[in-house]
Amino acid sequence: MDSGVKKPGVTSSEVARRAGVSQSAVSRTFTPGASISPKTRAKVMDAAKELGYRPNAIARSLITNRSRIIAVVMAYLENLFYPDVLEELGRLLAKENYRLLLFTGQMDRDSDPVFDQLMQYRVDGIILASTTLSSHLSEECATAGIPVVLFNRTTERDAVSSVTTSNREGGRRIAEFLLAGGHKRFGYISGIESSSTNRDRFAGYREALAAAGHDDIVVGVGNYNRTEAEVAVRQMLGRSDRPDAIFVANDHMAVAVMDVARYEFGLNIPEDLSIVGYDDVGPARWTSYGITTMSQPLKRMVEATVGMLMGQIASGEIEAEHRILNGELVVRTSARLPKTGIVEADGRRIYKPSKA
Amino acid sequence: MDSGVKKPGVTSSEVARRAGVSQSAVSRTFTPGASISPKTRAKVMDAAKELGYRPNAIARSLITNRSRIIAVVMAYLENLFYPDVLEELGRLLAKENYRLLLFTGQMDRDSDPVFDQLMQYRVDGIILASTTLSSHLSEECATAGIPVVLFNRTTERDAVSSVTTSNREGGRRIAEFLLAGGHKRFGYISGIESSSTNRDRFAGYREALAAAGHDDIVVGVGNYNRTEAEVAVRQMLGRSDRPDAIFVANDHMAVAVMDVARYEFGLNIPEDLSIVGYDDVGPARWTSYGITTMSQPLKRMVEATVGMLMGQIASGEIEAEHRILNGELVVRTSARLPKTGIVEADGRRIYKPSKA
DNA sequence: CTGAAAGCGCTTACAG
DNA sequence: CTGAAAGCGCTTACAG
Repeated sequence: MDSGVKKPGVTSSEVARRAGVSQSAVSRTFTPGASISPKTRAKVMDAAKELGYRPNAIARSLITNRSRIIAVVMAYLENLFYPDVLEELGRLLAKENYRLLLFTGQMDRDSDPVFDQLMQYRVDGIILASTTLSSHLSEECATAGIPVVLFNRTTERDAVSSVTTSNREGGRRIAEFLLAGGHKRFGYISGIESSSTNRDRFAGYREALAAAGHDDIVVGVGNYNRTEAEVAVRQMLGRSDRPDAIFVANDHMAVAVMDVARYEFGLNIPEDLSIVGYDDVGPARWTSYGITTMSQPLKRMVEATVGMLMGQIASGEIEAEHRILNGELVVRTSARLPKTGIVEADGRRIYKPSKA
Repeated sequence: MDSGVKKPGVTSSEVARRAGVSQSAVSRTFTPGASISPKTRAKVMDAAKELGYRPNAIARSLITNRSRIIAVVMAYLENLFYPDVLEELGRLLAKENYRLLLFTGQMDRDSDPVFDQLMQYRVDGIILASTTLSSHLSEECATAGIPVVLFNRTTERDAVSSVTTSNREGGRRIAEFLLAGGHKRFGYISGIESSSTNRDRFAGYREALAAAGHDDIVVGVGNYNRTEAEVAVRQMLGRSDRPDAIFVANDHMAVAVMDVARYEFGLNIPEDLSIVGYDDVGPARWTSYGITTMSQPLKRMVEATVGMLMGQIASGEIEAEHRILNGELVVRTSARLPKTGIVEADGRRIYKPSKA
């Protein structure tokens, strides 16, 4: 079945023969920093060009014990936040001369097949950018001596490095914003309830509302999924005491929520109902939605992720590190505004109440 | 700098020693179809489990001359069509026991760095799913004996395999639909003008309109880019003789076009202006947009792509093959309807005029 | 079915 | 600076 006729590919020995030098010399020519005279180097380069030689990265990996491959595990790409992350990761990893091996799709249970692949390919590092992956997996990798960084999530035990934004602070900020906007009754459409992002965002939201005397948040479960968010908000808006402000755990769901509110319930946003999201993803900026949302500084998050990974690979130290960045509450048109606290920054409107 | 302390990893020799068999026996245990007795196999498996052994895929690749890695080159992921494709590709490739090496970001000029990487990693196949990549590149790969499949595009010279939908037919269908809907003046927001998809979609559109006596299509260049599409449509709608129907070369731009028409020009869609897109991407289904659009059968396209690649890898034959699938004109709310020809299928409304 | 051995295409001490 | 040689962890004829 596997009778492929892939061309063998030119080897360093063939180049050596052609150039009249040793195979070692060819290798050194293509090893940055190796000691090689300009003259030999030139001879090798000529021969290599003639033959169309390119070093075999597979063979190199075998001997250096470094694949220069980073595995990125991303359960789903439907939420545009993740493709954006992926693109930026690709860019930065390429700059560091690393390749990106992508694992996508739902990994059931402890997803051993994926883990197996990671291990078999001897990837130099792993980025876990999805909320549905078992934290078991990440610790296993760390045990195997492979640097792992969690992107946009943490595990309970803090044993694995992570890059997140201050989700709790974000939830709190959103609550304060809605309170300042004079809202009376508060709803929450959750993400996946066990995820750290969801837990923290909700915790902050609830705390700040409780501090203002609001203990009766109406909660619906959206699981970071459009369809489930639609079902949840349908139920929420069908109540006689429906909220006049809903914090939706991410923009991806907020878009669906807005469509249901407008087109199924005939509500005006933000007059009848205020919506606040999270992420500041592409569609949040589209005029039809104009979602007021907590931004996540994607570029800086990716930068931190790649930086941490590179650091751990270089040093061999796999000590868990947790980087927490700050977002901004970007104010658009999906929520009623407070009287004060809106400032202009970088061409965006930000909610930044001056602390007394 | 690179003083990594990545753990060496268990080797087959270590497992062999532990199991009291030869290293060959260990290898055979992990090679499906190799001749090995159940007893030896069991001994090896036990030892492997104890030591946490996993075959080194890098070493295996070196000797088999197959990496089981497929490179996917995708210039940008902003258009949700591509993340969807990526996810499906990941799924199918995993099923075939292949890994996905992702190359993203703009490749300038002839993007030799990327090409270099592809060659260095000895990927078994390449999927080119982006319109901005040089066709030069793809032919170079084919020359090197690596199967290449173009996804959603073709090259002029047909030298490289491709999977597309019948874009010309699609453009024609859209024109017929708009004509049947009684539109009088036609616009077109193009994609990247040199791309095969754009050329074909526009050609079909223009042909069918011309056949009905409309030779004066108003054209704006959108380059498959939201911002450019916005600029283009702004100019188009500012004309005194603005169109009452616009075919936008993909949904990604159509969304932006609709927002401009509605919120900058105060137009009602579809009463004042009909919009038709292409792809049937997620946002086209969102209630705020409800874009009438030519669908591209993503799953079948990906299936065909992976199938062709697998076939070429297995046979070693790299003969260019061109698979052209058919889409449907999915009718939603962004365009005025013809009196006849709308049928229900799979829960969607389709435009399917009965040929006389 | 099994083991000893060659070899995949490189990198990297080692000796000169 | 250079070359001969060992070795990375496997697969796969080959002989038994």
